[in-house]
Order: sequence, then structure tokens, then C-alpha cells
Amino acid sequence: MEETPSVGDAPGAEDDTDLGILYGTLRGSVVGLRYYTGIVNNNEMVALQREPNNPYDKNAVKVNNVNGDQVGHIKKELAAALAGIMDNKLALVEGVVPYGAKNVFTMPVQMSFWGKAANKEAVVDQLKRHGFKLAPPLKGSECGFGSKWISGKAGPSYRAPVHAAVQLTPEQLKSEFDKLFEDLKEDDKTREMEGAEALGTRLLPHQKQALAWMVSQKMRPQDVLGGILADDMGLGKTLTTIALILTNFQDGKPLPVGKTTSERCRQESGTNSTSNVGRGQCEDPGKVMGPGASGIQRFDTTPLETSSCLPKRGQAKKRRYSGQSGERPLRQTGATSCVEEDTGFASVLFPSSACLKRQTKRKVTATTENKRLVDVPRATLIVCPLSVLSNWIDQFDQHIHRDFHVNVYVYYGSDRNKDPSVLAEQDVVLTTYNILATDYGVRGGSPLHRVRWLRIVLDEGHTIRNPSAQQTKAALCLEGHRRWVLTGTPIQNSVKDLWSLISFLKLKPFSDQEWWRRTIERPLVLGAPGALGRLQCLIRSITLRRTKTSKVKGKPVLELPERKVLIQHVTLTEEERQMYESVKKEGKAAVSRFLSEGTVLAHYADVLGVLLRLRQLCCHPRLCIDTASSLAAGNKTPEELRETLVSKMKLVLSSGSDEECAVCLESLACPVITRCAHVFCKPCIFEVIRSEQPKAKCPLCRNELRAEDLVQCPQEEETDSGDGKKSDQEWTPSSKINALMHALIELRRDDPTAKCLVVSQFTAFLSLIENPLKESGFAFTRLDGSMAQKKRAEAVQRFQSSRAGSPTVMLLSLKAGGVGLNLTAASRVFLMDPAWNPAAEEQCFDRCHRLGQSRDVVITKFIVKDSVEENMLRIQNKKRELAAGAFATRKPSANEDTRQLVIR
DNA sequence: ACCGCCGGGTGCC
DNA sequence: ACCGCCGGGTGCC
Repeated sequence: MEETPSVGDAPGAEDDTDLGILYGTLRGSVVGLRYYTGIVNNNEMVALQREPNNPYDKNAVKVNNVNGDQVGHIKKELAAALAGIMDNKLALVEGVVPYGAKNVFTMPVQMSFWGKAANKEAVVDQLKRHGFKLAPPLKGSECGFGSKWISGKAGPSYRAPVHAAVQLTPEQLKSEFDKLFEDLKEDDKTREMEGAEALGTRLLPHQKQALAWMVSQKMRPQDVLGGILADDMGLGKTLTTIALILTNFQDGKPLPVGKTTSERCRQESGTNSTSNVGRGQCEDPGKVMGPGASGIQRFDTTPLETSSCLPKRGQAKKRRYSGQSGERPLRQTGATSCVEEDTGFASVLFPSSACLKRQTKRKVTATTENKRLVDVPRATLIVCPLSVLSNWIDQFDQHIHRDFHVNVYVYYGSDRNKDPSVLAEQDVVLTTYNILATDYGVRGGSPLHRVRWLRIVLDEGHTIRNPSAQQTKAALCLEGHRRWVLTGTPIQNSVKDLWSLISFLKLKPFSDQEWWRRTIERPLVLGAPGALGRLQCLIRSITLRRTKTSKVKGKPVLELPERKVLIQHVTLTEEERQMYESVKKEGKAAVSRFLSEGTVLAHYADVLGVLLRLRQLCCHPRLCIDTASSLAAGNKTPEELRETLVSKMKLVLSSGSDEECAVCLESLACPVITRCAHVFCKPCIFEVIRSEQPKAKCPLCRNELRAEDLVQCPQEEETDSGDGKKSDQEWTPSSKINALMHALIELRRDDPTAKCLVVSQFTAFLSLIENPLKESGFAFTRLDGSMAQKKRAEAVQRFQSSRAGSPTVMLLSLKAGGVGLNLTAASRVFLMDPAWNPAAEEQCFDRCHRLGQSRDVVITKFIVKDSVEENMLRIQNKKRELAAGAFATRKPSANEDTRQLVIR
């Protein structure tokens, strides 16, 4: 009866990939408590950590509490047994102090040994050699949480009797461990805070809430603060962050955080600092103000993003946290002060300067001041994807009150100033993940990593979800007290992805991967009760997320102007129709051949090619003249095969049909093509091959799949080759171009100030459209993926300008730019050709229908009657239905839709 | 540590 | 007494 292990489905054997199985437990003792500050509570977990460089014993094993503070050491005889096991990673040793936590000299520790099934014997042996013997996992109630949690699941694979262990009393369930999560109480997220004086823009209510939340955010541990602002895009995360940065400053004086700095502040600021104390302050008198606090004292205690609280657990009372930072002043460009200028940087991006003249004067005093405050972090580092870099610059420009000046240094480009002290002097340093990562790898150390930042902000923070990616590692190594992650993506997807963020935030103890696994990942994977709740609690406590439909005080977060989508049908001319029909006929013949042969899926790329040409013909005949498609099949040399695959992949990528990888359902990252001509993200398909060993099959067509057959895209540049064509031939209009120009001219007549976006997936088409725009005297600008960052920023800036004579038309490639792209100057959108994925279109529309749009937005979609474009509309509708359905997360890939279309 | 261990002081009953 | 016993000093690894 005791021996009923169902070996067949033993989860332990499978589960040991990462998390391991439980070998057994052992009681030991922690000694030397005298000498360390870390304290533990009964039933609390501790971490065991090897200390090979201990001068007294090379076998030493440290014992740390949840907070990372050392509690003591493992007694030496036991340490001698553990050292080998731990060093060789034969087992993960986890400890729980079952009782005696208040002991002064030694305390017991219940250890659980986890690892691969294969290593169990070695571990048992090694312990035996030192006279220790593992007890079976589930003996009595002293086993600690690790074993309790997994009792239901991993138990059966082991020989221990499950029944006794599963029955946990309610008290046991409500373990000490859960209290750890209870401490992570959710903050009040509805309190509001006004922006500082230096903020030139009024905040919306939900932005005031975000600001208050960020300023007062309490989280453990005390000495690192921050969180995740995960609002939907378009709610103003950037503005809120700017507002946050501006809270550093008050009246041109620093708002200190710590005691020591506050003393200084009182002296420096004198009485005048009381004048606008209320503004830009976090109002939380109960927690924040000391008894009888005066306005100035509020400076002392108002914890800007400072924790006033927390971990009751595992934290030494004796311990005082040091190293709190003060704040540096924003320099007011009044009569008194101005900004020191030109330290020889490539770009100091605030020409908002009425103050350029006074800057030299300031320089002298600034240097001395900087010297004095040399240990006080001042600069905020903002890391973002390249695509939103210029947006940050614009937003700073736009939102800083004109009487104030903030130094923003863009750390980008080959001429970037690599002097850390120069970086540290800035108010804001802007850089990209790529720069961060490449610098980090450089010998001699990255300047960014030599600065102690006041605050680090990761924009589009989900870019660091992969813990082994260089940019993630680089981000984790940055030093700064406050750490913020901005992301528009809800962050529930993968627990693994979350760890990078948590780790970046330095949220102890979870930032330690061992603790993360132990407390979150393993319980979750093993389906421990309450595990998901804990994770949610954790996320809630550090995240602020609102969506576009969220409400503040009963009103929608954003009251955007109306948005209308019109469909404008276009009829082809006789000539165009003829061309269309002949290509269609040819394509149909090929497709029906594939159908009868049953090889549609094998000719996936070819079919897409036909569709692509049809779509191009709907726009302009010129677009598809040299899109050579090789419908001819046949036997080929490996080199020929490779080339065919590459060109097919390019076709797939440029067709705009395949923005999603069928495995991860996200846009293709590092695309590779299979022998069967299906395109996936490289990591995704490798994972498929790895997990389906020995015989992996293509997820789309179930053909054989081998790693060595995969072909990578040579260079992912913009695939359109629009440039060469325009000059050498006379341009001719098309039905669609005529329709567009008609609309544009009508619009100009009705409202000469109205601006519009002309959007296409084909940059060559945009090039063609340039001709009639010039002929009709439109001032226009252009933005596509092939443009360098600087040019893009310029294009956006020119377009957004309200100056007379500024461009009224922007030619925009559908996929250009990231989510941050802000084109609110436009109130009209002309979508020249439909996309497969309605979300791509939506995203494009949102670039003007977003925060900052004051007019109603009208979108016109040009659709050629009786053409592939009408079918695409139908597909889009299907997609929308699916996306709106209950299981919206599992949207079908573009590939699946293509198949529907073909078969139709 | 209300322990163990160490080493000095000491030494019949 | 090259012992036992006593009691003070001391204490992680």
C-alpha cells in the first residue's frame, strides 16, 4: 500500500528539467548568530550560500535570511558535507528554520535537497561519507514549505506516503510565508498629485494618480524603490515619468530624501522653500509627516519614492539603511540661475534657452557645487528602444515649463561622450538598449555602469524579458536607487519573463533567482495552492496599470475625440483591370494545381507571392513589375535551394502578411525559414525542435523539421526597393492615386490647415505618390523604416509643427516606428492598402488618435472593388471577432488566415 | 552558553 | 599529579 508509485506518469522525472525533485531533508544547525544582523522568524526560509573564500574554512556555508542579510553559518561538520554537493551543483539546498529563531547562538535549520533525479545517489553518498543521512521528504510537519507545497504533486513519484502529508491544517496553509506576501499590500492608487512647477503641461487625473503612486511607491527592500508603470500605450507614461523626474526639484532646490541631506536642505533653502511646498509634494500626512512637522520638515520626511516601511520579516531591527540619496535642483532659468552649457557634448537637447547667455556665469558655481555633492546621485537614466528615443526628446521639449531648464543628454551615436562624470552631471541621460548592451560588453567598462544614477527608467521594459540577453544583463547591472519599468504590455505572460523585471527592480528576495524559483516559479509549476495568488499579489503591489477603458472617478481615463473609419471603394481602369485579371488567372491556375496536388502548404510562399502581386496591382501596376516569383519547382542544388528559401522568406517578410510567428504569435524576431518554406522566429523554432526530439515537425504543415535545414534571413533591412525606380521612368497615376489626390485636394479646399497621414505597406508606392503631391503643390514629409533615426525624428518634428508652411501630408509606411510614434498633428488618415492584421492598422491609426489629438479623426481606407483587398477586409473582420472572443490571447496566426483566403 | 571545551590551579580525609 | 577535580574564561566559519 505504501508502494504505489505510478512510474509511468511520474512528474518528477519530467519536472526535473529546471526545478528538480526533492531528494529528502536533513536537520542541521546554524551557528555564529552572534556575529550577524540578519534575523529570521520561525518557519521562515533561509538561503544557504557557499563561501569558498572564508579564511577559516573553505567549506563554509553562509546562511542568509529572506532579505539577504547573513544570519550565521552552517556548523562546520555539516558544511564539510554540503560544500561538495553545492559546489558541484549536485543539489540545491534550501533551508527553513522550524523553531528557535530567537536563539542567540545557534538555531536549527531544516534543509531540503533538490536536484536532478540522476544526482540523487551522489548526494546521498556524499552525505553518508560525512555521517549524515537524508530523511524522506515528508516526515512530520517540520519539513518546511518546500516539501509541503509539492506534497500533492511530486509526492507520488517518490516513495513517501502522500496521504498524511496532504492534509494540511488551515493554520499550516496560512503559513508564515504567505504573510510575506500580505506585507506587500497594494498601495492606494487613486491618490493624486499635481505636477511640479517645472512641468509645463497639466496632468490628466489618471496621470496625477500615477505620479502620486510613483512618488510614494512603497516597496521592499527599503533601499531600492520603484515599480512598473504598465499603462496602455497612449495614456501618457512618458509625460508621467517626466513629471516624476521634475519632482526632484522644488524652488530650484533639492528635495532631499535622507536625513543628512535634509539637514542641508533646511540650511540651503531657508524660509522661501515653504512657499510652494504643497505643490509637487506627496500628500500623505499620516505616514509622511512627523509630529508637528512644518512645511520644511515635510521636506525631511516626505519620501520621494521612498519607502517608509516594510519588511517586517527577515529584517534586522538593528540595521539602519544608509546611502540614501538627496536630490539635485532643477535650475530655474530666472535671474538667479541658469544652466551650465556645453561640456562639449554632441547634443545637449534643450535649446529652449532663453538662458544660453547666462550659462557661462553659472558654470563656475556649478562646478563647485557639483564637487560638494559629488556623492549625491543626480541624473536619471532613461533606456528605451531606438524607435522611441526621439519621442522622449520631443516630450521633454514639450512638457518642461519654459522658465525651467533640464539638461537632457542623449547618449547615442559614435560621438557620445563617455566620461561618466559628465553623464552624472546631467539631469537626464537618454540612451537605447543597444547602446547599453554594446557598451556593457566593451573592455574597460561602460560609462553608464560607472555612474550611480538617481533613477533608472526602462521604457518598453519588456525588452529585457530574456534573462540571458546581453541587454538584460546590462540593465540589471546598472546602479541606481530608484528603478522604474514602463511597459504597455501587461506582464502576466510568462513567469520566467517576469523575473528579469523583478530582478531589475531589485525586489528582494525575488530578485535572487534562487528565491524566485523557490517561492514563485516552482510552486506555480507544481500547481501549489495559492501560488498564482501570490504571484498576482506580487505583481499588483509593484504595478500600476490602466487601460484605455479604465475610469477615473467614473470618467474614462481618456476622452479622445471621435474616430470614424470610412471605406472608399476604388474601381480599376480597364487597363489596370486587365493586368489584374491576367495575374489572377495565372495565380489561380497555380493555386489550383497546388490544391489538386495537395501541396498548397508546401507552396505557401509562392501563394503569398501571387497575393502580394495582386495587392500591388490594386495600388499601382508599377509596384509589381520586378517582383519575380519563381513558381517553377524542381530539383535543386543545396545552394539553389538555399537561395530560393531566402528569397521566399524575403517575400513572406515583405508581403506584410506574416507579422506573427506561428509559435509565439508575436512579430517575427530573427526570422528563419524552414525547408518547407514556413517562417518562424529562430528561438521559437529551435525550441520546437528541442522539445519534439527526436523527430520534430513543422508546426504549420507537419513536415520534417531539422535544425540544419533552417535558413536565416541574411540581413533584415527594409525589404522594399522603392528608390531605384522612381527617377528613371516617367511616373503615371493609378486609380488609387487618383482617388487619393481627389480626396487630398478636396480636403485642402475645405480645411487648408488639416494634416493627414498617407499610409501604405509598400514604400515604393509611397515614392510614386510623391509625384502627384509635388505636382499639386502639397508640402509633405515622409517616414519609413529605412530612414535613419535622425531623419525620422526630423520628419516627425516637421510634420508635428504647426508653423505655417509646415507639411500637411506625411507619407507613412505602415510598420514604421514603434508604439511611441506620435503624429497627433494629423486628423485624417488615408490607408492606401489594407493589412492582413487589423491590429497593425489600429496601431497605425492610434498614432494620431491618441493623447494630444484635439480634432475628430477620420480614416479613409481605399479598397479596390472586386479584388483581393475585399477578401482581406473579410479576413480582418474574422480576426476582430476572434480577438474579441473569450480566448483573445490565442489569436490565430496570419498563416492560418492566408490558408483560408487561398482555399476560398 | 542553564552548554562543551580549554587550560591553569590545585591536590588525603 | 605523566593524574582527576575545580572553576574561570570563553565561544562560528
